[in-house]
Amino acid sequence: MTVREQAVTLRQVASLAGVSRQTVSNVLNAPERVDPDTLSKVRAAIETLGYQPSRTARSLATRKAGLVGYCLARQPGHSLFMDPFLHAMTEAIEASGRHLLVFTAAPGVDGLRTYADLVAQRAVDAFILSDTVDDDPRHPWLTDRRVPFASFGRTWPEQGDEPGPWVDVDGAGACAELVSKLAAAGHERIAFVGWPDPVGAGRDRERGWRGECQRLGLSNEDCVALPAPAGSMAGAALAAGELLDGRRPPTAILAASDLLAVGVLSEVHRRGVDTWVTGFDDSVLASTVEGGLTTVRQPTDQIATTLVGLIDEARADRGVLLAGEIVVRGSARLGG
Amino acid sequence: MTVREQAVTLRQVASLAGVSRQTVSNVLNAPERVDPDTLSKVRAAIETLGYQPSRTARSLATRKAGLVGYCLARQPGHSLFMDPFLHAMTEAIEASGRHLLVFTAAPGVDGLRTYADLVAQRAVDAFILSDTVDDDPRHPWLTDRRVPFASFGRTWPEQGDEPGPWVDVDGAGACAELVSKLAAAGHERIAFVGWPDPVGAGRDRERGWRGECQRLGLSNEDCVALPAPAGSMAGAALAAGELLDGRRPPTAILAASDLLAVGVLSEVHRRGVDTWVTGFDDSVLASTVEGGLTTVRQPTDQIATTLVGLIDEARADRGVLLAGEIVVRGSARLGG
DNA sequence: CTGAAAGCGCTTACAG
DNA sequence: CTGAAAGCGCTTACAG
Repeated sequence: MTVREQAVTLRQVASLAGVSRQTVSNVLNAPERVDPDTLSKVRAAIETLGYQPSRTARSLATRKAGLVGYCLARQPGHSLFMDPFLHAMTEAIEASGRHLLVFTAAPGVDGLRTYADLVAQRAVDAFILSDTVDDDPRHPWLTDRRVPFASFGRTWPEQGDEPGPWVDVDGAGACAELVSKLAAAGHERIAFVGWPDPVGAGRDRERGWRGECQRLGLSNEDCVALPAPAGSMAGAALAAGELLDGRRPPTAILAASDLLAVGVLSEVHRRGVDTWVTGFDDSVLASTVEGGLTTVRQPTDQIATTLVGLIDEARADRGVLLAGEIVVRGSARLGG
Repeated sequence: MTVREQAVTLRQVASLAGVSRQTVSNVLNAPERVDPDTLSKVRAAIETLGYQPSRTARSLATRKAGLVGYCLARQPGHSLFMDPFLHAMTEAIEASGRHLLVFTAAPGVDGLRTYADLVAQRAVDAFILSDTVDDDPRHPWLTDRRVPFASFGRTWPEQGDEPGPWVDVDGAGACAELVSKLAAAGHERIAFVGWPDPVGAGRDRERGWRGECQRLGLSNEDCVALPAPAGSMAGAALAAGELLDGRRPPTAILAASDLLAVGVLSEVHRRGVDTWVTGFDDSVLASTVEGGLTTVRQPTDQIATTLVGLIDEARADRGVLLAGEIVVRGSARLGG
């Protein structure tokens, strides 16, 4: 184990400045109630020594870890959106004077054990939740124990309200808007390729698509939804093939994610048809694809800062729905 | 601020078990030197109370934060590989009884400030470094201050040895192997598409490609390297176009990353030629691309556990070079 | 405005 | 094998 030089402590600052340790602490935590002269004297000492209070000592005294926990989900491909989100989340937490502690946990109820340990050890003050699932067990568990948290994504409970504060992007709204613009561009047969057994967000997006198709009076036969087997790109290509083989092939296909959209697009390219395709997330894939993928950007920074704000509020019943932003590229040349 | 129920402390365990607090501490930290009867008595108390020691209190006493710092780089697309790496890293750190604290920092020398703060506040015991650049300032800075760290990636110093322990994947070796297999499959004109102003890893990969081409006696004119403008997919497609427009177009193209490979591949598809293409990283993109992308998998878990091991060792002069694994898919049907 | 006292919840030698 | 003492480096009321 490497030897580290002794760190500077409050005691040394006090002795250098010729004041008590308590006064140094006041300079740090309540400068308004210390004499201006003392203040500058102490601050000079802090400066020369390069003093910074020990996080752990402070934590022990204040009973706040200064850390927020965030569980990394293991979902390949999925990282496409979550990595930028994590970055934004980290910055937002830092802006609040805390740091983010990341951890891994088993999926579902088993994973609660990890949350319980973190709470029991007082390793974190709160949690940020993402990758929420329907009736996610974490939310009520944390609420019951009065552990502060904020969720990115709703849990779509069978009954009752969302258990705890949440932020989400209005997937239904964004997909409805896509349909509306597609229709304005002359499309009448608009299909949807989603996940098999769609989770909350997937269902929400599909709901928005279907709702707008109906509102516009498009025929049900012309607006069909198909799941992409395995939720994979290849699966999406298969689904697209099936749609295009139909008697009334769609002229536009909404995909529930960029990854699925790329699968759909590859099938469209293969056939050389002019079907318009849209994705969701504005991940690297969207700019990666030949011609570019029209997609929905999630306001990452805004999501992150809103989440951090919700953590610190007493009210556990707040939910914030943010709008997604349609980003137009080559795969669907949507107008204003 | 939400009210949290009072956590269980060592004191309560001691009183329930009818022993001193010190003995409870011994049960936790040196069970071998406590009487078996006392042991089970105390353990029973721990069990009933669901006691877990406070991380901060323990940290203060042991002078170890129990946290390892890791800086999230902001590089779009790049997340393709780094997200799985972060997950593996988190698990490896957890296996060692610590947690990962993630943070953001300005690039280059300015970012050192953030490292300095974390050290001054004793918020972390060590750092894991990634996204290393040539002559990365962080490594010597940490070494000088005797802050333990381990680096994923070399810093390729102008002179002297690597400053501090590192783990890296042998990019040169993997690319040489690709060339060798390509040649065995009959290819004689093997080009390379890399980054403009390649960083250490990019140069390393290119070096491996060139070395093997020369070793096999392939003509220099047939083995040309071209940078992808902007390091983008579109840039890679341009570079591929230029290569294919040459008088002696390559029959195989190595790309320095999956992202570049996808760009190359799109151009190859567009022209309908049968040029073989390989990537690097085995990211989601590799399975995303039509037909699949032949690429090099980095042994993520092994990298992570090796890094954690290096953190805890006193010797600062160790380096570990791991082999990449060639994953064959449709874009280059390489044999055994 | 400033300092002496107590305490946050542990661990680390050190007596017994 | 077990416990009393001291200490980790802060903050929080509370006197003065």
